Amino acid sequence: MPNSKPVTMDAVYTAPGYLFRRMQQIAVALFIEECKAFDLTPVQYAALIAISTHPGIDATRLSAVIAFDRSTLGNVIERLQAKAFIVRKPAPEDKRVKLLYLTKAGAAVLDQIMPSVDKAQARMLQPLKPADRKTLLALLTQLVDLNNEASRVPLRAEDALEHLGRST
Amino acid sequence: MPNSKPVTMDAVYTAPGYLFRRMQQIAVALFIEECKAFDLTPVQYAALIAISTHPGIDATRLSAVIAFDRSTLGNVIERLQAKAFIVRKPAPEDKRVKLLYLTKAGAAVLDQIMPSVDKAQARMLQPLKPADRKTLLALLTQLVDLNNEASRVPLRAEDALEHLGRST
DNA sequence: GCCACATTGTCAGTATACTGTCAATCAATC
DNA sequence: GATTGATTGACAGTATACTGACAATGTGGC
Repeated sequence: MPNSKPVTMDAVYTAPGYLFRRMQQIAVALFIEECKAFDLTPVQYAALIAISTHPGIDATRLSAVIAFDRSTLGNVIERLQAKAFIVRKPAPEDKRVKLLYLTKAGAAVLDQIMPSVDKAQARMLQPLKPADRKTLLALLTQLVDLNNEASRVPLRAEDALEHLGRST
Repeated sequence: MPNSKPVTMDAVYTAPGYLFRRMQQIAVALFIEECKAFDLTPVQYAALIAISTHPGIDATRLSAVIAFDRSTLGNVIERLQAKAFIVRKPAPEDKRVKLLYLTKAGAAVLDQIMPSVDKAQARMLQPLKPADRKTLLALLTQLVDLNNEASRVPLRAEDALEHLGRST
């Protein structure tokens, strides 16, 4: 049964989905602004961190660790490889998979970009009072976790990698 | 000065930017799931609402009202036109602009999709306790508003349209 | 050893997002 | 009324995101 109330822009402005979209755009804009010297996007940064933490991870498992789509990740990996931040080596025991490793340049950029990333992350929440930042972050963390299965690519953290016998 | 602490995935998982991205992806997934019968994306829905609220708006002002990039919006408008949900008429007094109007089909789909949109929006926050939903929404609204200028395409609500003399 | 099934990386197709550029047009000034 | 400058819509280029499909490969059951 369709509604018949007069439609106002509040139908958009107060919708959580709209607010999440706007906030994501703001977050990306701040990240790019703070990190433009390093030529890394937020997604590329997350992928680099994950490869640094899990050397020799393959693309499928990488997508599970950062909860990004596998298809999308293919292009991201290509770009990181083109910038010589990572290398891909064929897995000896499985001809399908290609293992990902940080290069020296990749490790260096990761080391150097950290302060800028931190600054960008801080700026996102800056307008709120410190107590409110904590509250928002806690609720958001909780919400993302509880909605994990609703996402197309649910997060499967380190646990999902155990059967590889390759970690740490 | 680069840091030297051991890098863990927490550098990603606890970053607000990462959480906003994840939540946005979850929000889109839920919207698409609930509204798949109507063949409308979240962005297309927001554009339709804005055109419904501001009949005869042009693309540039539409981008300001929903805070979406002007270039992106061009394609969105094309798709809405292809679905016959809107029409574009050349402005008589300015040969550059094309005015946007809802069609009957556009008005109908907007009327019918509302319950599904509401359901999707509700599902996003469902995992939280009711009090926490309110808190999160309030903080998020506040944060998006205070960060408005940090966004590449700041929101310029109805006020920005007054000089058109066309509103209401 | 073979066959059904799953997995991996890749690709094509669609839809946001943003940058930068451009021609057409309009407005404002002289 | 011609020039300057701004605005509008369009376009090309890059980077996420997701869907669905595919060949190559791996794994189990038999």
